Amino acid sequence: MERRRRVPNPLALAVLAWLLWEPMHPYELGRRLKQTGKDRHIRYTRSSLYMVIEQLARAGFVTAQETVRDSARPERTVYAITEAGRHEVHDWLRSLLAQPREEYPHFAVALSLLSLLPPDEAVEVLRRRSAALAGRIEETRTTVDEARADGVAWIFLVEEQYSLALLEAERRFVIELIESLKQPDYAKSWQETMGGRT
Amino acid sequence: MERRRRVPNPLALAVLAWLLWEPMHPYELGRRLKQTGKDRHIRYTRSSLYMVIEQLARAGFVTAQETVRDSARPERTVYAITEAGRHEVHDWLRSLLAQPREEYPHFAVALSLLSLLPPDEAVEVLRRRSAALAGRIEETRTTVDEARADGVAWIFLVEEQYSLALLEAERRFVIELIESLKQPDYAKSWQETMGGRT
DNA sequence: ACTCCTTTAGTCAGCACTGACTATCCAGGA
DNA sequence: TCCTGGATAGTCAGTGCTGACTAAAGGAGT
Repeated sequence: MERRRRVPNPLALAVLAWLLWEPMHPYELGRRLKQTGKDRHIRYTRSSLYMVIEQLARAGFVTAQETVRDSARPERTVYAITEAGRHEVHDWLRSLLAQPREEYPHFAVALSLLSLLPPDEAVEVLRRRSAALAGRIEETRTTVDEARADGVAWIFLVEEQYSLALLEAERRFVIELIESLKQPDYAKSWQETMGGRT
Repeated sequence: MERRRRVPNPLALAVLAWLLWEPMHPYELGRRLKQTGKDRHIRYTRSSLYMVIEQLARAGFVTAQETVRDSARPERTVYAITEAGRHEVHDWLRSLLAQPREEYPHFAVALSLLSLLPPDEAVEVLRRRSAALAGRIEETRTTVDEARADGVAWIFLVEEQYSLALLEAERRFVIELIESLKQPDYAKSWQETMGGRT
């Protein structure tokens, strides 16, 4: 049904989207990703950027346009999106939006092993998480507010709003979980089953 | 602060946790991961399992105990956790629980490019997502209910409860987003800014 | 004129990960 | 007795990704 992407790295999607706008050289692409803060939702390093662009070129989604050597500096190759690339952006975007992909958050793995920790230790670390989450929520909220104050339209902040929603849901979950762990029956049953371990 | 893990793959944590219980050979580990359904929150394939165990051995977190050739069958190497491995499980688990790690959900990337799609198309694909999310929520809920009915304690279902919380939060977000996209002013401003594209 | 730091720009070796493949045993049907 | 399919168990080539490195230019301070 969903055929594999030739270049599955999400960074590739961002690159293609920028090239939709105008041809650019890799470094410029990286700069824009950073400047617009879109790199917060993508695993981005300069080396993977170059790798991904190479893969996109191999797949025929972009083509090297010209190699400029503008007054010294290492030569920079300008890339342009192709027709196939345009199609790929739209198709990929639609499919990403329509179908929830299996995600593997680190926290879920940790939760599945929560029973290894003594109840009071579990409560302690989860309290720290809750505080950290509060910090992130605060942070995200202020970046959104500042952008809005600068006149940025809501549609360009929708991904921040999304992570905000997730962070808040997680925080509620953690707080509830802490309460459950504090119940004396949990401590008792943990003693009984895990009492003699390591 | 947080030093890099020698074997950062979360699958390694699950492996170590099972070996905490008793020594095992790789295939057995895989079987248990599948049987207990813990593989739903970890990217698991048999080949990566073998790779990860090799890495764990190199890092000194597990040791090959014996190579059994139990009446034919390819020989199976039984691995046991070491003292360093025990320490690693606890340390890693605590840090995963206490500090929210930067996650990069695919959906966030897609959302950051939502403005590329015409409003009605965006609404259409998001409706499909919402339906798919409802399906997943239903699914997760029934697996939890069935497990509870089988007498599984809540602490062993906490990770399912977590993904449930996230799925529900995402669903609420998507429904709200659809409403925003349906506002006529959005369609109008989209026309103005993106009218003449591709 | 010299040194030092930052920015710009890109490369690369080494390891991690995955899909595809190999090979054996056993149960059951024809 | 032979054949087939599924379960068991593991290997490997090819590609992807990351951290660490290179290198030149520009500017600031002395």
